[in-house]
Amino acid sequence: MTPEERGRPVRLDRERILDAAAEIVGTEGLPALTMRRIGAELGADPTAVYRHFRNKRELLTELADRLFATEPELDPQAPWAERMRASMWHAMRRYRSHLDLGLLLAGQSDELPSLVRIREESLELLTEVGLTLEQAAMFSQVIENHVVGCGLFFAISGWHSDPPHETLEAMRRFYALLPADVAPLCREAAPHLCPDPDGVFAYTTDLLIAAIERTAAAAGEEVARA
Amino acid sequence: MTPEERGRPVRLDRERILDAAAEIVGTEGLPALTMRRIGAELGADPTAVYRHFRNKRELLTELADRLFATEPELDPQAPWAERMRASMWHAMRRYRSHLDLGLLLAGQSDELPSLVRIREESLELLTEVGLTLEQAAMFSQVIENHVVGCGLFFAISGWHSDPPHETLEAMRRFYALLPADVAPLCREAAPHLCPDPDGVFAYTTDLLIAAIERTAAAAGEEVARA
DNA sequence: ACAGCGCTGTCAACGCAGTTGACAGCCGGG
DNA sequence: CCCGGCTGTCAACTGCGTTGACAGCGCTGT
Repeated sequence: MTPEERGRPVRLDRERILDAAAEIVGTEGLPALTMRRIGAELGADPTAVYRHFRNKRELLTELADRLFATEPELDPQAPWAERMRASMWHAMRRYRSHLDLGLLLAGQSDELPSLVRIREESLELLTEVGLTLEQAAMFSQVIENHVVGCGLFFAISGWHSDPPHETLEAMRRFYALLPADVAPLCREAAPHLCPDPDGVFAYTTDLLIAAIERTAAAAGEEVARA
Repeated sequence: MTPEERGRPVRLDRERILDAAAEIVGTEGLPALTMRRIGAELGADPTAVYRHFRNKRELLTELADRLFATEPELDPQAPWAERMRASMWHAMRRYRSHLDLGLLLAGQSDELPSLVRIREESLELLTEVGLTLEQAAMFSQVIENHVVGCGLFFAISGWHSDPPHETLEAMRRFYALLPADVAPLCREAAPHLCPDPDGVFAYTTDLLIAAIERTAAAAGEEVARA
């Protein structure tokens, strides 16, 4: 209602705007993030934002970069597989929280600093275990697909929070009620369908880690033989 | 310009509307699919659509169901691994073409007939090779995550068509130009980064198939021992 | 110290989106 | 034959991103 706090027009900068945007996305989700809503959050005119960002896309890009810039804490003492696993889990959780944002920005494929940082760390881990740069680049992509695919399942359904046990249960009930002549296996397997997403992620993650270690060992043997 | 073809107001039904919508999405992409655009395509008033669909979401849901309802042709003579591979490739291509749609609708998690059909076929293949229903349910999810994750990489960038060789090359050039003190590995591995998406998919696909066969064999041994 | 200019917030408005309610014409059933 | 409902049309509402004109604050150069 009041465009000013204490008789003075509000003073904005990119930082304050991004703070407000992050607050809105965090509490109300991405669809609620409109220019007008940001203006309201700041107690300023919506169009004031355009003095600091060219357009909404630029704002979203910068916001995404900020939200993706969290680093996993890896214990450098831990064995390699442990660190790899922790890194992948961290990446998955990051996507899980903000995949809608990630999708929007990746859509225009701006190369964000935070994404570069993620790729760099991925390559560090993969080369450390003995992969060539070419192999590391390949597995880095395999991992990213894996992480995105799993993170998607959360973001897709709007579950920003952790385990939507009730939703999964509702889906299982749906499968259980399918007519037997249409989807007999779905009906029969209903109690096991929509398995715990974390469990699925854990399984595939370990599968990939094992494949990486196997590849690294094979490369190592070749080197030793020569 | 003329709302009628031969002096008569146009006559619509769900089928004709969905045809028009599919045509628009196919040629101009999902963002171009507006109610007004559909009306124009049909030579009718945009609001006429609301006589046949409650709102745009209902239309999108039905459209997605139609676009996802393509079946892979599997040679029943072929060995199991071959059929599994073909099925996964088909699924990936399906997502690749229409992932934007898939995301939008899965967002509201309507259970579409075509998605049920896909799950049913997945379970058929997985139980055929010897998995229990529980294992099959689990791997079915693993496969879906894998397929979505890879399909995403295409849809994300708006490449509905096949191989965006030039785009990948541009990204590699970007990585090559990074300052060495920020991302030395990205810089060094640049020529190998952004590997061919089909190659990445093929690798992970074979990895999963091998894991499934191993699991099935282990289960078979247990049965044989008992 | 003061004139001037640019940065930045405000206001009104545009175009386009989805959607609604009132109206009108066509159709089929009693 | 008439009436009621289905369905296309029209005008309009709300909300979105965005633009251009305007106004005030504050910094700079002389």
